[in-house]
Amino acid sequence: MASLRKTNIRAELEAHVETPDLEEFIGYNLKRAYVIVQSDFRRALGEDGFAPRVFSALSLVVQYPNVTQSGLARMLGIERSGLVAIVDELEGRGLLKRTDVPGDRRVQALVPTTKGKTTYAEARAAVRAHEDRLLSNLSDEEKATLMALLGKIRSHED
Amino acid sequence: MASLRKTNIRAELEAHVETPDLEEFIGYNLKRAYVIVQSDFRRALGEDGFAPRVFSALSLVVQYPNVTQSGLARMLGIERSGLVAIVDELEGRGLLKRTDVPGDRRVQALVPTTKGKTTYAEARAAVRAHEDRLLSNLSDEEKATLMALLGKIRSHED
DNA sequence: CTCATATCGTTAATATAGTAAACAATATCC
DNA sequence: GGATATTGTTTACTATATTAACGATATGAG
Repeated sequence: MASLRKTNIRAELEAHVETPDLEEFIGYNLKRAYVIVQSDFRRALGEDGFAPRVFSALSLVVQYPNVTQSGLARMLGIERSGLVAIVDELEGRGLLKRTDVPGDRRVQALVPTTKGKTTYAEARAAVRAHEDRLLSNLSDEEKATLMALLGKIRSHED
Repeated sequence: MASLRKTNIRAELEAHVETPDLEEFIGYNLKRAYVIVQSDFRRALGEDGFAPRVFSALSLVVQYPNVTQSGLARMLGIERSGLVAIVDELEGRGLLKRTDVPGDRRVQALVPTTKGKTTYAEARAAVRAHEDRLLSNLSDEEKATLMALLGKIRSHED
């Protein structure tokens, strides 16, 4: 049994619980796993890379050109007020532009620039590489199973 | 195919991507699933209930009485500076006390009070009920599989 | 024994992620 | 035409976390 800390005899003596309750909660395991994947994502994409949520937004804009901010917020499951800063960043980096939509002057459609599309393709490759490396101890079948089970949880969305 | 919004013909016309890239990333699915479980946890435990991290800390203090704050932070995978507020809250609610440890005057061991132990038992039951209800569309076997797969990701901890 | 080094709990400063509420402009419904 | 709803935005706030520093204390090397 590994010690928590080499010199801490007191803690050592108390550490007699077979399996802590915490480890049996899905929520706790989900969070711990998420923290690992998220921090590896950031490490892999580097200083001037994308934060996960910015990458996600860019991904959807590239795949759904002319999506509106409200629509994008809905897809991402966040408030539209929270999306403003994300779109600001992407527009500031020249990866998309806000464009007027004829027929509804409240709306501004989000359109990826050429640079946005190529940058996204590169970032996507980097994210795939990060996941392939980090999750190399899972087989393809295990990954598929994990996705399916997470999908069952996600069925509660909306 | 469900529409994103009943009147948004423009978005409708563009929404032709079979499977968005995002949905194929484990990290994204992990995050979306985590958000659902977390927010249901909070809803289930109510206004004056515990935040997930406070519940986790209490759980470990009850199961590892006399754990130190540094030790607890290590178990939770957070900085010890971040643990201070959590322990303050639990102590303020009378669920644990900081106690001097003879032999090392730097350390204060965390000991659950009687109220802390009973409150934890109730909270644990509430959390189990929340997970049972939220995850009722997963079989026991599926839950076990999910735990095992999350455990493989968690093997990268430390 | 003493001195360098490490650890403990804590505070303060900062960063990030997210919500809620309000707003003006515009669109839709009856 | 007038009530109602939606869009993008700003502002204020909350929660969660990290880093760096601190004084107090403990440990290890010589």
